[in-house]
Amino acid sequence: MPQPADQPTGRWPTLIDVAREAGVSRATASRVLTGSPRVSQAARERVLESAERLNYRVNIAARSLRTDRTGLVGLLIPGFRNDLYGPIADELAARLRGHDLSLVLGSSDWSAAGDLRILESFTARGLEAMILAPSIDRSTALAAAITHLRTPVVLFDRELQGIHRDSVLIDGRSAIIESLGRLAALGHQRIAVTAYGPDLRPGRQARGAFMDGTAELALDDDPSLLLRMTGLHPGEGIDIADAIVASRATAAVIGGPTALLATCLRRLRERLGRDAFPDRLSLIAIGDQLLGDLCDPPLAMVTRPVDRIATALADLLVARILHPTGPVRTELIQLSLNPGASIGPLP
Amino acid sequence: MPQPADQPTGRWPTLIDVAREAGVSRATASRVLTGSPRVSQAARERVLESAERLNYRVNIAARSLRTDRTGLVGLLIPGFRNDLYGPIADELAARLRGHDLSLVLGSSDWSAAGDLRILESFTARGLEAMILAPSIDRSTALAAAITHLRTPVVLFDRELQGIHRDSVLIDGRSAIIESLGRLAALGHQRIAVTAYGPDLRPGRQARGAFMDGTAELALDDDPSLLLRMTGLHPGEGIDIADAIVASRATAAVIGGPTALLATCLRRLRERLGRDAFPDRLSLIAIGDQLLGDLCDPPLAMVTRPVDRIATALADLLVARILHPTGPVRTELIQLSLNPGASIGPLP
DNA sequence: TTGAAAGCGGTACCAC
DNA sequence: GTGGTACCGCTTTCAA
Repeated sequence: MPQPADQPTGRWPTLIDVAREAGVSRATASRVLTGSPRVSQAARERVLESAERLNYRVNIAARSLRTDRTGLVGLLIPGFRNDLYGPIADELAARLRGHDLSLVLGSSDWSAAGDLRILESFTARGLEAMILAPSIDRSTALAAAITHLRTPVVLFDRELQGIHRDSVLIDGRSAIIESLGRLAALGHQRIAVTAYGPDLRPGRQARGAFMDGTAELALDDDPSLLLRMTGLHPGEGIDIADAIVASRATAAVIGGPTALLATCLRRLRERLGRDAFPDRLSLIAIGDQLLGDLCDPPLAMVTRPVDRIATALADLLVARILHPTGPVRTELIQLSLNPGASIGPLP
Repeated sequence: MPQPADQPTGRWPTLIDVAREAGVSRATASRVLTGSPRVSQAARERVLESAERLNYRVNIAARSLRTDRTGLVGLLIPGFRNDLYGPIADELAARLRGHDLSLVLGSSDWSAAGDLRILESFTARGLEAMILAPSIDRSTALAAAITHLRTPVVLFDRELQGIHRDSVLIDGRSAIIESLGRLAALGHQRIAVTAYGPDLRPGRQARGAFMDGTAELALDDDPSLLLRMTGLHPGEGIDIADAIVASRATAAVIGGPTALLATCLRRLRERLGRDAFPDRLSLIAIGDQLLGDLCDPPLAMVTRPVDRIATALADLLVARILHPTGPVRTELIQLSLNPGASIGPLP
C-alpha cells in the first residue's frame, strides 16, 4: 500500500500541521501531546484526532534540543560472548521502555581502548545516562573519563578508583567462600579457584575469597591453587584444566564464560577420565545453569540472578535520572549455590 | 551523598563559544567541525584548537534537527536468550560505529505484540534504519507496519508476505538436506528433524528440507519424524527428546537455542543411556559449536558464520542508507556441517 | 574564504 | 485555557 495521501510532500507532518488541522495554535497542540493538564477537553479531543488522522510523530530531535533530554541510555559491556550480558540487556531494554528510554549498545570487545572509544561515542551521542561494565576497572584513563562525565552513571560489577557512583555489585566473594566451605565440609583441603586478573572486580573478589576462605577454613593456600585467567578465549579452558590437574587439587571452584568452562570440562575429562566428577575431582562452576544441566553428572553451580540484576540496574538508573543529586546507592547481588552431583567426599 | 564535586557542572560549550574563542563566526566554526573543505588553514587550526580547549561536543539533537539524520540504527530481535543474536549484535555495533551509527536494542521477547511495540518505539525514535528479526514473520499487522515505514529496513532471516526488502537469509534448507544426505549415506532411513512453526522462516526451511530431502534421498517421510517446536522454553527439549525416542528414528537433526538443545541431550541420554550417541542415535545439532564441543562425544554440528552474517547485515544497511533507492539485495548465508563423533552407521 | 541569517520542529514562558 | 513567540544549537544557503 502506498503512503497515506495526507502526506503529499513525502514529509512527516509537523506539529503545525496538526495544529492547523485541529484549528488550534502550536502551543495548544503541544500541550495536548505532552499531556499538560491545562487544556480544554474539546481542544484535546480535536488535537488527538488530528494527530491520529495525520499519523503524526513527534520529532525527537526537536524535542531533545528543546528539553535537553534524549531518552537514550547507553549500555557498555565487554561483549555478548560472555553470556551474562545477553539476558541482562533483554531485561534492561524491557524495563527502560516503560520509562520511554531506549538502550544503545556499546561492546568494547574486551579491550580498554574499546572502553574509552565507546565512552567517547556515548558522550558524543548525548545519552541521558549509562550503565558501565568496562573490560577493566583499573584504568586511570577510564576513571578520568568517567569523572568528567556529565551524565548519570551506574556501574555494573566494577569499582573504579576515586569514583563513587551508583553501583550494582555481584557478591562473588561470599559465593566462593560458601563454595569453599561446602567442599571443606566434604573433607577437601586442596581446592583450586579460578580468578580474573586484579584489574577486574570479579578477579579481585575471587582472589580475596581464596585468601580469606583458605585462612578461615584452614585450607591449603598454596599459590598454585589460585588460577589466573583472562577469560578472553575458550581455549584458555585447556590451560585451566591442566593447571588444576598439575596443582593436585581434589576440588575446584571455576568460573568464566560458558564456552571457556565447557572447554575446561572437556579437557578435565580427557585428563581424569569420564567419571572425573566427583570421583577424581569435586567441581563447583560459576555461571549459567545451562552448563550444569548439560553435564553428566549435573554440576553443582553458583548462578547469578539475572532478573534481580537487571531490576537493580534499571531502578538505580531511573532513580538517578529523576534525582541527579540524590544519594549514591550500591546494590549487592547475592549468588546462590545450587546442588549438583559433581561434588563428593574426598576419595 | 551528592554527586562528587569533581563532576563538572554548568552548560556544555556550544558552537558559539568555540567560534568566539577562535575569533570566527559560527558558520566557519561549523564548517571546520563538519569537515568542509572551504575553510582557510588558519581558521581550521584555530577552531580545532578552541574546540579542543573547551572540550566541545557537538549537540547531536541540534544537528539531527537540522540534517534530519539521527545516526541511530535499530536492531529488533526476539531476545538474546537465543545465543545467535549476541555475537551478531557485538559485530554489528562495531561495524556500524565506523559509520558513526549507534545501535539501539529492541528485544520483543518472542511475542508478536512485542514486535509491534518495538517497531512503534523505533519509529517514534526517528531511527535512520533498522534490522528486523521479528518473532514471527507471518503477521499481517507486522507486514502492514513495515510497509508503512519510511526508514530503510534489512530483514534478518525473515520473509514477510508482500514485503520486498534487503535481506540476509540463512540457508538452513541446504544445511539440513546435506545433513540428511550424510546420515543417509551411513544407512539411516528414519531421520527425525526439528522445525519451528510455519510462521517463522527457519521453521519453513526445516519443513521444506525434510519434505524434499526425504523425497530425494528416498528416506522415510513419516510425519512423526518432523518435530514441531516453539523454542520458547528450554524444557521443551524434553518433549523433543521424548518425541525422537517415540518416533523410533535412528538419527536426528536438531536445532534451537542452546539451552533447549542441552536439555534435549540430557533427556536423550536418560532415555537411551550414556553411550546413546552414536550407538543408539546418530545426532547432528544446529547451533553454537560450543554445544558440540561440550558434549561427549563431540557432536557433529551445523554452525552459523556469525561474522559473515554481521558483515552482510552491516553492508546492506549502510548501502541502503547511502542509496535509499538502489536495487533490493538478498544475501544467502551458507552454513557448514562440522564433523563430530555423534554420528555413525546404522546399528 | 567568510559572516549574516534563515530555519529545522518542538517547548515553555508570558500575556491575555 | 489559549495564542504569540523566543529560543534550544546547529547547518547551510546567500552575499559579500
